[in-house]
Amino acid sequence: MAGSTADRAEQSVARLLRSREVRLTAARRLVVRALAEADGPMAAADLHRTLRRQIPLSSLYRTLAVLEQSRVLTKEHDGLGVARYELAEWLAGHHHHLVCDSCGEVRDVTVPPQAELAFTNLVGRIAARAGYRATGHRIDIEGTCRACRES
Amino acid sequence: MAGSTADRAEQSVARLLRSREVRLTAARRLVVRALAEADGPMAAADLHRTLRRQIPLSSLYRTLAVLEQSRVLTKEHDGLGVARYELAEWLAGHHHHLVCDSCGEVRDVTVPPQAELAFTNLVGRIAARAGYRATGHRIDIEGTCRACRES
DNA sequence: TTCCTTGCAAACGATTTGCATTGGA
DNA sequence: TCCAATGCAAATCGTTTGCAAGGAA
Repeated sequence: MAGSTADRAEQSVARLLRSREVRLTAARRLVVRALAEADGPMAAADLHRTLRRQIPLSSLYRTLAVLEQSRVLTKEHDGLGVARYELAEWLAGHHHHLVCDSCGEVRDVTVPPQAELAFTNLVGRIAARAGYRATGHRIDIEGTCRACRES
Repeated sequence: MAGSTADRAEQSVARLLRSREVRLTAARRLVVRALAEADGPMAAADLHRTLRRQIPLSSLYRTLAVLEQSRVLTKEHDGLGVARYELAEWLAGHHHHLVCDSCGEVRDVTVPPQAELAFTNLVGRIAARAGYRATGHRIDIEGTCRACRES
């Protein structure tokens, strides 16, 4: 049973980093595993807490920067402008985000291939009309999560 | 000829603020007009420059906060985490963003009603599957703008 | 040795806030 | 008059960086 999500992500990352001659240090491994187990993007502070302060914040930021440059993860910003990190698409799969407009929680959501195809087509056409060539898209679905609706 | 985009936005905002008993000061008017004439969201620093430093940054931020709370404008964050402001949907119309992955420029794009409807339906269905009730969506189209493609 | 990585503390930059002053209804 | 709005300077906070120490190849 060496097949957890985190294990698989770690192995893929190990291969990539080796090919790029970037070391897979303990801190980098921990971050990759934590993100692989998360169900949405995490802020540096979240990771710091999750990893029980083993890694000082400054080192954590450097770790995140290295992993981002190595295309292991991507960075975005939440509603308050705080950076959040998640595994890159090639590791986590293409997905979008559900953002609760009450509590701000961000959760990953995978879209059925058929719907994804529809999105891609629409987006490509809209970009073309504006003189762009679309290379990707990001969709945030704003709504109220069940927990907030019930409270 | 009292019908420029900025004029119309200013009048709508004037009405809203009056009804909320929020004053439409000179600074607030200038910010609304500048955003009405922009073709994408602007950072505080952009506005500061555009308005020729008439408004000190701290006052500008306070102005932006008031206008945001009054639902005149909305705030988001660019790729570097810097806040950018734009007129709220009820003023600017529902639209999405083209983000140039080379120069980072953000441009508004309006989507034909038929495509917008398709988006809304897809998004609603995806949210429902995840136990959310969708109240809106935000779509960023990543691509390369013509200028960057030609250089 | 020779790089790369680490940890601490200090620096940074965008944004916010305290406070005294100004200005509009 | 009186409260909201302003401007300046100082504070905040997430994030980055300089530098000296530690580690792996």
